[in-house]
Amino acid sequence: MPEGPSIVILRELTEQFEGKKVLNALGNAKIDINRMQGLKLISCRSWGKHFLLVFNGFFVRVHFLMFGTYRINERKDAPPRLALEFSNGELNFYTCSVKLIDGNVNDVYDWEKDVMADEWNPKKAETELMKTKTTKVCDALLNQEIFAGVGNIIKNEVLWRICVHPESHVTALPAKKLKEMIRDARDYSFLFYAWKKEYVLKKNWKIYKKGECPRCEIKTIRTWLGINERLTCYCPNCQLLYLNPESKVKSAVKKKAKAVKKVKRTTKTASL
DNA sequence: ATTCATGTTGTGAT
DNA sequence: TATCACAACATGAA
Repeated sequence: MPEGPSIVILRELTEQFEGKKVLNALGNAKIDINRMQGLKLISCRSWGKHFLLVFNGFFVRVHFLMFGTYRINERKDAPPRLALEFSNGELNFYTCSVKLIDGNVNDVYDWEKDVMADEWNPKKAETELMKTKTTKVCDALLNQEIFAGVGNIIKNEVLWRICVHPESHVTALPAKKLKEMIRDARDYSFLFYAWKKEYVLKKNWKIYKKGECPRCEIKTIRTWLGINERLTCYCPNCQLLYLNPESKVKSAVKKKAKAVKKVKRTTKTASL
């Protein structure tokens, strides 16, 4: 459920309730659920992985974390965290994080940071990325303050698509490659979105949880990298490691270890 | 049956 | 004060 594109799909599915009055609101969320009772739902929006129910003067933020789910016009056999009834149907959320936030969504969210938004601003992302020092690309892509909506699958797929090793330093990437990463974070998110809607997302994974690199036809690396040690899958052959000068010594050591393995380098074939 | 993963926040230790 | 590590949340696919 959780990555940005999935939330955009949810937003589309909830358009039917925009402008409708909340006839009943219930659930085990630790917010004042009664506040929504009888109010008109102004709009349903999304920002990154956040799903937003906008009311006059406040909004409710739903975050699905790892296991959150929803049902529209049907119910699960589990207590809803939040359930909203309208004249034309109902919206049910389960095992998610729910927050009620006073104020206007536009004062809280910077739409330019949402990779799926019309307002997405790649220049802003670039500026933020340039400010980093030793940040690895695997962490940068998951940073919601820069790439709101990008999740672990998108991270892995983007890095494979642009042939960048997940432990590369952001600031060691050639300018062109950095721009490519920023562009692909958005481009791939839209592919994810389209595939998800067609129920063919998994089928289209190229590296995430794949045993072999589709380009090099060699065994992939499956490991846990980055600040939060997230599952990271990559090809040790075609995904190049870019390191900051300070780390060049380290890099040489790694290279030597790798040379022993003597991986046959093949030419790039796929052009996605 | 057991393990682990599309994620983030809060808490308490350092 | 800031940073860090880890617990907590809790479902369902493999």
